[in-house]
Amino acid sequence: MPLEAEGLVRERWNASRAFHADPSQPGEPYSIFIPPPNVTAALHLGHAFNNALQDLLTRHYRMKGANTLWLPGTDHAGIATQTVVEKRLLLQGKRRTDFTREQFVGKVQEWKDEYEATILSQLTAMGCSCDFERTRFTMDETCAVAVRAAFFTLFRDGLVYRGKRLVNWDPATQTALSDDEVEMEEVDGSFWYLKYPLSDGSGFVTVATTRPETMLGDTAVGVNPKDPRAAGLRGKFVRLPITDRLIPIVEDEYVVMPASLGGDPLDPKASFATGFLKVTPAHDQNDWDLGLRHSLAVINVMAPDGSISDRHGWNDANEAARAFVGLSREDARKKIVAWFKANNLLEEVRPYRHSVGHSYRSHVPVEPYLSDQWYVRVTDDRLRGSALRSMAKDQVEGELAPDVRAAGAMAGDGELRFFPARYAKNFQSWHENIRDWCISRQLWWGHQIPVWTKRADARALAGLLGTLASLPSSRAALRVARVSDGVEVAVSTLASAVGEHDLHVALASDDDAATIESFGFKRDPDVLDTWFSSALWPMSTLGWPDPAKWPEMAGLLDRYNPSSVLCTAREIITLWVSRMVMFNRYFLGRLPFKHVFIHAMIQDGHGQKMSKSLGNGVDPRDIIHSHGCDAMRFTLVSMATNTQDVRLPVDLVDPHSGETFGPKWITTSGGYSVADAIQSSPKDPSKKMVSGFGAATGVATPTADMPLARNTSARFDLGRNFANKLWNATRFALSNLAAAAADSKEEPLTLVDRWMLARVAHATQSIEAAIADYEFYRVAEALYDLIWRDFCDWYLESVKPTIRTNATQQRVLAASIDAMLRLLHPVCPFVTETLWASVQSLEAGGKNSIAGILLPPARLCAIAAWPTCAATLRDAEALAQFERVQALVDAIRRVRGERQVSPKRKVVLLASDSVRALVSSASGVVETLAGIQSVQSVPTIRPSACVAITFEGSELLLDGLVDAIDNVAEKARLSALITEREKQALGMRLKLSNEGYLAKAKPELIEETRRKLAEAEADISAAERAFAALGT
RNA sequence: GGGCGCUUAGCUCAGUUGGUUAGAGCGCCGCCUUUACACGGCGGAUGUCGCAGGUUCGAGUCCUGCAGCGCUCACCA
Repeated sequence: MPLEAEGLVRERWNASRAFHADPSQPGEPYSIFIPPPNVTAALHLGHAFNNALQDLLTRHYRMKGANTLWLPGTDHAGIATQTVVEKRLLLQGKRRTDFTREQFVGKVQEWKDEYEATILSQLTAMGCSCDFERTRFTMDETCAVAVRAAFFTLFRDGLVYRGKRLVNWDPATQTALSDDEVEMEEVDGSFWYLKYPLSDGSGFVTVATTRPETMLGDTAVGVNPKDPRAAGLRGKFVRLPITDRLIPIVEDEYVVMPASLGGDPLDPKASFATGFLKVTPAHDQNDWDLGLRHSLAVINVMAPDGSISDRHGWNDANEAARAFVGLSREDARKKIVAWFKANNLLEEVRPYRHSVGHSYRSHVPVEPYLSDQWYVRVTDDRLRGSALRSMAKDQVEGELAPDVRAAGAMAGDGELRFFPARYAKNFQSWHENIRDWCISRQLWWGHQIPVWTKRADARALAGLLGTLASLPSSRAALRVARVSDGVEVAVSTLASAVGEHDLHVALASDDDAATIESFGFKRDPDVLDTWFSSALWPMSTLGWPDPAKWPEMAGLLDRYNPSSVLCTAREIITLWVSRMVMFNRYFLGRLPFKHVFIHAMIQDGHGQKMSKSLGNGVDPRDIIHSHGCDAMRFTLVSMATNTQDVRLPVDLVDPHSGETFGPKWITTSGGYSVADAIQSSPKDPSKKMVSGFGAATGVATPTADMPLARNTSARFDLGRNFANKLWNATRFALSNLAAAAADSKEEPLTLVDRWMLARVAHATQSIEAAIADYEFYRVAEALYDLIWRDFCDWYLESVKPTIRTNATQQRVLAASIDAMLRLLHPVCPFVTETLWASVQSLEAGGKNSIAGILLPPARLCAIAAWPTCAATLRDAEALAQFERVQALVDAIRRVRGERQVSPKRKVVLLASDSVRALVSSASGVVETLAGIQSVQSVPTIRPSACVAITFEGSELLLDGLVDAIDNVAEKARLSALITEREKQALGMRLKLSNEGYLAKAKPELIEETRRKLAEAEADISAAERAFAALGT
């Protein structure tokens, strides 16, 4: 189908507003929120896959009569988008800080506008039946209002707090990174065993470390209380080398004992641990946690650029230690090791290979760095516990912890279900091990945190409280933290507190900002983690918290939240699914969706994830260009299996010649296989083009002479061929109906008619079951079998001689086409909608009316009713009988094929009574399909030029198949047949002589084996008779 | 290291609670330009189901171990 046709169809859909959700209309609500794509780049095939499945669901349930809403939109993707814009500015030699915040945000906004438009046009091109009138962006006013309300509520309820914690710090770009921006890389390092002297001179303890430079910030040495040496060291101190710092020995279960002293031999740490752990709370997450348990001092010995510094929390640096100040992390490590060696305190060095987090932006090792951040207390039962309680009972592994179970019941408990079920475990273990969520980001692009802070002496701040009291609690919420250690204190104790404190004021709206700022409060410059706004997506898009404020959103929130299903990929379970569940339940008291469907990932032909930075992602518009949208969608749906990820071998299309070719592959320094940046035209090597990798990495820039090459993949031929087949078959069928004889008669349904209707009913049921199970490849399979195999190969071919005169058959044909278009529509909306106009004329005249199948007329296929088939339509007898017909036709065709007999050549079939009865019951179908001129009984004297085959244990003869029998070839064919059947018979005889089988297998199964054996034996003897008849 | 998957025809993938001759599409081979479709029709060939054990009358399917691949969480003792 040409591309222009897709455009025409889209125009008809738009004109009818068929996809606009109206909550006041009847119907069970069926809603889906699109996982909003990042505005960092255009969509690739992974998105096309995700959206094809959502559209399939939406269109299916719309046709089933549901009141559907598929809400589209995009995500501002804070870090990612800011980064791409900064990179682009860098090409012009500019930095973010060369602009004001407003100017910079304006530049990001421009980028966002461009890519949002691209993404929405891609969704349209893919035929997505979204309600585009309700398109949202996570920084829209409606979303901003929701973010503000959610933050304020959480802050007021004590679920947001300011914390001094370790973050992933990139010392090169000097910004915090989220966990998913940290890449683990294998690094060859060492274990250094450092001797720390006890302060009483009674000896040493030895610690093992891979980061000796952090010892400058050590504030304790840990030992496991079960360690036999622990008792003797109790209360003792270590004199930390270089710094001379006196640090305690603390006992903590966390410390791993060496295997030699009773440590768990299965714990790899036990093999290289000494049992003594250097504790550096400011530079290691686990040490930080340990430090909290033992109230240890926190000494940060680094500057934000990663160099050793005594100006960021290190106050006791002596002269010896100062020798290291100013050194980079790397240099400090060398010098410290050298110092220990020179002082005879280096016990041992062992090589060690381990993973170290690196910044994906600068590729330097990430530093756990102490800083003040805002956190959501997701460990609170109101969030974490609530999420766990929402899980479907049968999907919970083991039992939920008693404290989680004990909490109060709530709507949606036990109703969240994962498809495939195994992903529930992922969700569960994430929540069981969850840590508080750091939500502040040192960025400019995003929702700015609505907290204003004033730092001052406690008493001075207490004096402000009276003034602030003029702001009602619905508009402002207060929290106080002690500056020295970041610990939060109650507002009421401020008056009696001493020292510097931070008074944080969260405002419900900016209306009070000026007031607050006049008191000297400053707004936090940081923005919220992108997932904070994403977590509110199913609410913010429908007008929460104040739907009355947006007239066009009236009724949406109550009708479409909870939504029906969330469709996404598995890496999103923790990042997004979890947070939506926690927030929706906390703010609205119900689930954001009932089902979570996790689909596979589309990888490139080398098994690599499609990624923007690698440039190995394929633009769906390229595939639409090469194969058409329906072809792309059908193929994607057929790839939606739920066991493994899908590999998609990718080719290039030469822009000079239009030819498809396999590109030249190279291996990047990171070990990835990608299409070389510049490729030569296969027709004319002097002509060049740029690959997606070249464009994405900036290695090559497309020009008029050297254009960007489109991608394609032969995998989509499946869908293209299928759509083409349907197109031709429908046109052929319609032309036959149009040419029907005026005196066509109503006749009883023939076997093949009954069979075709039964197949339609069967396919309808299979498709519904597959969709209910979210097993989409079964949908494609059922459609392929119905349309290509059943309808085209068997039905159409069977009715060719009779269709123009049999009025009943004409109605069966019309009903079949009508039903097939409806069934296929959710997968291939364009071709079905295009063909729909012709089908409508059949509906109008009742020319498709068949008892047992409901196909009410409709203006558009997109809003036509899903077929309803009565149970009587599933004619089991017709199915079984036609299967025999098919087997008979196959058997005759096979011998025709083997003998290479022209299809034009008609033969006479000589057969037993039962076979002749079968042929006659099929009303001419066997004759049509197998090229049979006439059917006769087997004469007592076998005609000389007959070819023999076996069928259901009897011998069939084909007369006139060949001019002369080739005895040698015939004997070879028959003996091959006998050998094959003998082999099968042997297996069955073996089975039936096995006493265990006879004693334990199901009786029906044994009976079946006996029947099959008898048939095989009958076939063998029939073949042997034929063999004998050939003489010598 | 923990968890979850995966390993089936040359390629990309199915294979429901163990059951008889393990499937599909592409590719390959032969025939057919038969009046819907060559993006087609008819026929055909191709599998020690990753490896090694075990349970069972019977294992691609269940169990154990091993190898390889992928994802994910953790990991700077």
